[in-house]
Amino acid sequence: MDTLRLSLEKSGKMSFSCLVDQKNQLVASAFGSDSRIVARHLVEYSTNIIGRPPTRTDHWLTNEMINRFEGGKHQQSVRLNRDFVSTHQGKVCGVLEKIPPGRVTTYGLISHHIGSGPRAVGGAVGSNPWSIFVPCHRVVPSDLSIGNYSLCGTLGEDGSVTKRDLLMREAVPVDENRIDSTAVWDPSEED
DNA sequence: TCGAATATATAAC
DNA sequence: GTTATATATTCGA
Repeated sequence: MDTLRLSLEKSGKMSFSCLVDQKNQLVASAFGSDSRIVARHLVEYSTNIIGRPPTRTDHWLTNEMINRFEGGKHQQSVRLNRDFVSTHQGKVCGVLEKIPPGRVTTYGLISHHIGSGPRAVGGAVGSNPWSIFVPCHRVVPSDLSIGNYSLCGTLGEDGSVTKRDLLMREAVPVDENRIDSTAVWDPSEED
């Protein structure tokens, strides 16, 4: 595996970063309020999977990431490098990619669909490498509260706020931190 | 509200 | 290699 490339860019209060391979496939992405933490997170990820840190460049994927974060229309199609996720993680992410914008599903519904358990699904969703591009913010607990969202591997209140913002921005009906049940999408009832 | 049950992943022997 | 521990959970009592 060749050395990976890291692109880092700031937009508003957030910093966004993409880890890209030689074929312009997205290996991982991350974002957060502290650009230093964002970059370090992906440098460590690169070191973990291929044994060395990435080189710094600019890349259009980061602009696409910012565009999607802000709720814009998808401008470019993005190819993912799935070589570094487990089969379980791959299955879960495959479901996440099918959740329509403006809808949500739950850890339990996904687990039922793929024959797993809700807790295992939570683990897979939480370690989704492709932040923003694979919409893991559309997965919520079965009580339809907002639930958790990890920013660069750490959970917290700001993560949940970010998750709620992302959902509201794509017109998910949410009222007092509770999602309307009309927005729930069941992967097992997909056409 | 609380505790057991559940499927993976990772750390610890 | 095998066993313990930790999870972005869920459901029933």
